[in-house]
Amino acid sequence: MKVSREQMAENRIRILDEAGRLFREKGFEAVTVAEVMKAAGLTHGGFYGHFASKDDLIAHALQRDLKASVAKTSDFRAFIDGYLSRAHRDNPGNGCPTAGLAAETRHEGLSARAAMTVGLREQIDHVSRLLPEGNDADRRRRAIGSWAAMVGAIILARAVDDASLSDEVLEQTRAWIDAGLDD
Amino acid sequence: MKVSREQMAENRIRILDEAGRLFREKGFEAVTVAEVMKAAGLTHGGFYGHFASKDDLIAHALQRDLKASVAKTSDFRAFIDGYLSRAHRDNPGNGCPTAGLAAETRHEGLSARAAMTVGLREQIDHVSRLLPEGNDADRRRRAIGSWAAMVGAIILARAVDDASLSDEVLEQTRAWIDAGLDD
DNA sequence: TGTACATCAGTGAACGCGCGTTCACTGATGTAC
DNA sequence: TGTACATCAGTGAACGCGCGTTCACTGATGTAC
Repeated sequence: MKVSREQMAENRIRILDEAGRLFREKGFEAVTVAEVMKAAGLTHGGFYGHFASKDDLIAHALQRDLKASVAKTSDFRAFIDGYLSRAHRDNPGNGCPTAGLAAETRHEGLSARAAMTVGLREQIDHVSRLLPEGNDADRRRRAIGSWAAMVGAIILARAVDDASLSDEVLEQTRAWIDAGLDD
Repeated sequence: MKVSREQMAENRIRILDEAGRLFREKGFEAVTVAEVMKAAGLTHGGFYGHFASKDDLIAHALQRDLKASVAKTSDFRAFIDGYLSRAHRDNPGNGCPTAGLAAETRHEGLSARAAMTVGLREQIDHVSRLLPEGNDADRRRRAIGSWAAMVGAIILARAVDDASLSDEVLEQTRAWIDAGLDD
């Protein structure tokens, strides 16, 4: 059942989108190739016509998701509020791939790590640009520090099974970053 | 080949120690029961005399490691410097279980998540106590914010394959936390 | 424009491997007397 | 204190399952004429 070239390109993108969502939800290892293909409306056998291996899929999906995630907001405070929200914490599948996958990327192949490196660099640059005041070095320091705190807070808030502790981590980290911006 | 009661207790502790080290190095899923038992100098068949399942081992090892990791330092600045060091980044097996495993804990069973909850609460309390100034609410906010930033920074620094970017994340996060403490 | 045919995206059964787990067995421990 | 025996921690082969990957096949696409 051959398929048109446009259809095939669409299929590839759907595979990448579903893979990205599933990876963020469940982690790289817990998601199977068959599961990704099923989510994309295909059968598992066709997978290797699109990607060389599961590792290859991981690298491409991560690259795509990281690029798409470099914040859509242009207001830093709104960005923080959305990032450190319960909605973001509770929906990793639609959320930031760095928060969902950076820790696991350490155990993945070279190309996945390379994608994460590019993604982090772009994210830092983007946050720097959002920051209103200060010289370049100052803005870069605050971009890196606040980004580390945001990613760490979401990871901690998701790891914990006590709702009030989890909420507190989000709220207090937001307050701490806010305070740190006017130093 | 039965073994004395003391020997068995020692074996259990050795299994937990090796499991903790391997989990922090490679993640929960990449470590096999057989690998843990071999590292502890035993064969895999005996594992189920000590633990009900791999999940059970994960929960117990995490609990033990988190308790042991609640900082040995009593000086906050020395604690930050050691935590955000290259040595810590490059030796996850001897490092902080929160930085190594918090993100994966989200995908683990109830008892592992419960252990992480207790561990996070104790870590926040401990960092609060280390902080020199301010009222309780203030110290708690700074403890949570700086802890999120430290954990996030180590995770990002480990995820990236560019040494200078990785170093920069550690250094700038340290500078950002230092600045945030005197606000 | 229409037709014949080569291409090749997708299908689904099958393979091989590794892992968590089980189990019959071994032999040192530790207890009853 | 010494002996006989029940206990049970540890061994290593085996099981079953799921996963990544392969492959012979199908039938729509798209090209050559």
